[in-house]
Amino acid sequence: MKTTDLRPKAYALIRRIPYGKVATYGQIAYLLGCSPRLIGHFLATATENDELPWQRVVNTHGKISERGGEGEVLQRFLLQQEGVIFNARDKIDFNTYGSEPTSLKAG
DNA sequence: CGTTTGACTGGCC
DNA sequence: TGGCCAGCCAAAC
Repeated sequence: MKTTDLRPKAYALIRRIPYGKVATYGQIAYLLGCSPRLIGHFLATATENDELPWQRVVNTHGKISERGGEGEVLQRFLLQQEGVIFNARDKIDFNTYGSEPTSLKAG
């Protein structure tokens, strides 16, 4: 198993995130058995051609990670379009929108 | 080829 | 409750 093979695997898991739900970098990283930094890196190197729902990937704080761009606002906007509600602290309730790891592993 | 840098996370104070 | 440190691994320089 080459670590570089994790990228397509990470993409597959991210695409398994249900509509209107979100997952954390740590969850995907755990399912792949790698570091969460990789997940963020895979998304950072991802392109629109990958058709990745990167908007459904947030950090363990239930918030959107900063990337030094408008993407932060865009991600929040897209999530709201899917029905995801943000708390007063700009955080997402995983109890309501959190995707179960089993749901990602299952085809 | 070695150093630095991230779309991260958990633990500590 | 919020800021800081170390571990993680691939990409950039």
